[in-house]
Amino acid sequence: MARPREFDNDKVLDALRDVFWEHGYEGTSYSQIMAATGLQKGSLYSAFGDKRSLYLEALARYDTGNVSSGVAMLRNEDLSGPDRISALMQGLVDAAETRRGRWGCLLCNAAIDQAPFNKPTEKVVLQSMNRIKEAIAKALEGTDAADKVELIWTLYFGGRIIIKSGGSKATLKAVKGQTLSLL
Amino acid sequence: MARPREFDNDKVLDALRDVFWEHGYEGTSYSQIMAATGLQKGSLYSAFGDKRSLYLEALARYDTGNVSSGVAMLRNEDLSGPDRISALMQGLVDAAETRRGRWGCLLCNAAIDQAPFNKPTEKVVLQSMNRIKEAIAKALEGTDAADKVELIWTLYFGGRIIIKSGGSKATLKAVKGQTLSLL
DNA sequence: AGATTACTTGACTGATTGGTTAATAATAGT
DNA sequence: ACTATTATTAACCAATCAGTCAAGTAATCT
Repeated sequence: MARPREFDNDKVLDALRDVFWEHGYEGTSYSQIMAATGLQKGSLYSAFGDKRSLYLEALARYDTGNVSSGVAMLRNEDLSGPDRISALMQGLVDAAETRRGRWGCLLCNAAIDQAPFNKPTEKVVLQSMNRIKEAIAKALEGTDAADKVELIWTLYFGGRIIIKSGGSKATLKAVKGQTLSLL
Repeated sequence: MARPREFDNDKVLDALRDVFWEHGYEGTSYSQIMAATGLQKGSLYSAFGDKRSLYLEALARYDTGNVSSGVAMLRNEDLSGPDRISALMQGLVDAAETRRGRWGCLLCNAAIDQAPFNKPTEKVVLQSMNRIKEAIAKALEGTDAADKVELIWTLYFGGRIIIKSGGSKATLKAVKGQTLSLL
């Protein structure tokens, strides 16, 4: 056979996701990608393809990792519906004061800087966002707020924007509190 | 005296705002800026400064124009508070199906692609967003939803993300309907 | 009209962009 | 040990990036 890969695929994908998450598509150059992954351009090209492919790979990683764990929490029947929504909103409050939290939500970032210009990106972003919507619907099922799925869903993404713009933890706490008052 | 400016300042500022609005900071090159404004680089530099200055100029234009007219509507006492919020949300519904509406909200775009890397941008974005928040507070004053200022405010920006990600008019209508049910 | 001032233009810069490729290295099967 | 196959590396490419500048132009004031 042939020479085996030297790099750890999972670690490279995480690094790829992180670098695009922090800097966006246009804001990320190959020198940054190479530094983040520890790979040379040639390796990146032969393993994944061009920059756009790397980006879609990063979005896929975000979906199967970050989005999926959020979705799993929203679908966790060990918690009450309102508790799950509360946890979702608490995630926003916590994000307001961590470095990584300040990166916002990769889906929102992609929606704004790439979805309008690239159909595959739009498709994958919309799909991931809809997975979140369905999970919220599940959490709200049977509660008084079952007719407020799109509302909670929109609030979640709105909160991400507030964080990215530099909104304070106190502001996010207000959003959380007012959201929970709907349940 | 000296040679007068040949260009119409207002038109150039509008063009500047539009080109950054549509493509973002990193996504806009000088060749695009020159095409949009009809000015050469040298003129842009001598009149406004470097690319960052052009961007801040565009944000300022958005604030004094677009944001201000929205704020004026929200503060228009000829309309009831709920009618003003309804108009705000209807704006989102309408935006979902126009070319310009699909550009989203320049504040959100700036929050995501520039605020984290550039303090002046963060400052001006946060200020504009807070102007909107205060106007929403004014519209809600005296209504049952007077304690839901941050909620409506966050919904507005969340709606902008939904639009940018390619959300349908029907989705935005759902968001609007559920928002109005809070009033 | 002439002098002064400031605007406009387009060629130019060096750095960086995304992307390619040829040479080298490392493995597995025979 | 040899061959086939694939990974890795670094030099290389044309194109484009943001930014500069000297030369030419147009207006106002004296």
